[in-house]
Amino acid sequence: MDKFTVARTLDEIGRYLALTESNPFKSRAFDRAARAIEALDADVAKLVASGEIKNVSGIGKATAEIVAEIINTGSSTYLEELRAQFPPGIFDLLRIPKLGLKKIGQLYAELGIASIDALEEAARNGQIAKLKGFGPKTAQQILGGVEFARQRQSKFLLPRGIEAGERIRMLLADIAEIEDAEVSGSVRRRLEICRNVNIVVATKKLESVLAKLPDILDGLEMLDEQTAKGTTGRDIEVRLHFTTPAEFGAELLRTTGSEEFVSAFGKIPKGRTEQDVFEKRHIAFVEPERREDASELSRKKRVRLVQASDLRGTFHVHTTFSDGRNTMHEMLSAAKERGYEYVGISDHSKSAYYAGGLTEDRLREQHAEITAQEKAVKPMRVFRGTEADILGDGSIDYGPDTLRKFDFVIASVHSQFQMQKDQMTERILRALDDPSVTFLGHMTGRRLLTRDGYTFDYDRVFERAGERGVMIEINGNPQRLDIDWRLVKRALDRGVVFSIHPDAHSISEYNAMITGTWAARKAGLTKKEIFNARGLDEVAEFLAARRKNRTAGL
DNA sequence: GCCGTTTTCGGCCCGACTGTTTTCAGTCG
Repeated sequence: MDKFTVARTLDEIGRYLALTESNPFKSRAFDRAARAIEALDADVAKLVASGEIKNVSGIGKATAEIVAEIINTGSSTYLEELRAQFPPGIFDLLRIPKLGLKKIGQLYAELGIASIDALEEAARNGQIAKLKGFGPKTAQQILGGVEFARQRQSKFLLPRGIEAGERIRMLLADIAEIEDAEVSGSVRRRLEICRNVNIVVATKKLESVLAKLPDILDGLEMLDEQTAKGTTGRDIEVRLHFTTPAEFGAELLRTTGSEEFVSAFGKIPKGRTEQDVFEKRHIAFVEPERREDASELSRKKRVRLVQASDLRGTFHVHTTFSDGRNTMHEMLSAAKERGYEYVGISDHSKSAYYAGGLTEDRLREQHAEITAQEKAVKPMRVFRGTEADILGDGSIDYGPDTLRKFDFVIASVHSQFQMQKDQMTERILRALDDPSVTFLGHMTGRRLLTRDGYTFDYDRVFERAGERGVMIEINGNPQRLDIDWRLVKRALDRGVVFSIHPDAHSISEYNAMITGTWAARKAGLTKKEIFNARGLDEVAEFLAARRKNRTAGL
């Protein structure tokens, strides 16, 4: 039983209490207890056994008993009781924007609504507009939200596509009559949002393969003689393209797309591998990520795009000092295990109250903790940083004296997203003028399938970032993948350097370095344009020089 | 529900925004 299982149970209790309880602090107490459990460096079961669990701040009498029960039995009777009061799936309603737990609780209590379909019905027939605290505008908003959630349902983020594609491919590979199978389509192109998973299947015995497919995909149907469609997991559409081994490469190229690329490629000759097909046409191989349009087809030589293994270290890592779920010790150890030469810790700054941003006092504690831990991870170097809020007026959170203490500063917008374009542009430009700023964090602010980024003049920002030597982050969080790879060329032309960061809030989120690298490849970046593809000495020297300049007030 | 003490109740991470209100509640970050 690991601490995260315990924390998840407490979180779920907290979520149910937010539906039922009029006192919001009771629900929040469970959230806080969950965070307290996550922040433990010690083994939860041992703390329970010794009774020390009650000494953990945020864990009281009631939560200590629940934690003990989870450790001893694997579940919580309190949670089971709460679950029994509501239909399963009631939390699906959270997918509707502007619907939170309070309103969902009210909708269920007064109208028995526990599904998106029921919600839509009640919004249409006027029941919702009549509820206290709701009204015609809210009802209208909900209908828009239902539409939004449904549209989104048929799309999914890249990691789900990769996972589903690889799983199906392995199952297909177990079928004796299948000679080869490979994922193609937008997943292979590493597009951040996908609509379906395409897989090319090479076989000489289509009939017997088709007979075995119902074990692998649900709702199977043939779109034509060479194409089957079905679903997997939570309604991910999968398309299988059947071909012969002799034409496998050609079919892989054709179904990888994009349409624009394939059309510009022209006649596709037969070929067992894609490489064969490119060679027959005397075209230099174009990486799948770079096939969104025809622009790469004219190159004389294959470009070696940046790879995850080129990255020597990373920045933008959170810990339990702010809103991370793993401790400093755990995050540093995990970075070292990944073979990094350096890691830059950057918890939130003091204005980010909602994310547990660090006051100056907490910052001192954090630096002391780094000092205590960094010896253990040698020779990996630990850089002291912050993800500082760009405040509404463009100033950087923390005063100059505090900012001087950091090896690096990631400046990010976390508030007032709906600012007018001109004002937002000035805000970000002013932040770039601050000599303490090293990186511009998640530049567009987009959350894929959730919200668009904020509005500002990208080119003016690129121009200024280039002038000031501020690097732009490629945030690898699959929900962000920000800066959008489509914008990278424009920044590159103005001399901007990029850095691939995980924005990790837990050990497992270091995996965002891989998604981030895909985004960098999609943008056509090579390792010479990536800051954290440089070795420790070079990076340390760069940061030290920048720090010296800013101390001198240059 | 948890915490702290100027202990056994009153506060609980803050601010912008929106729609519902006529003074506030819920959501979002």
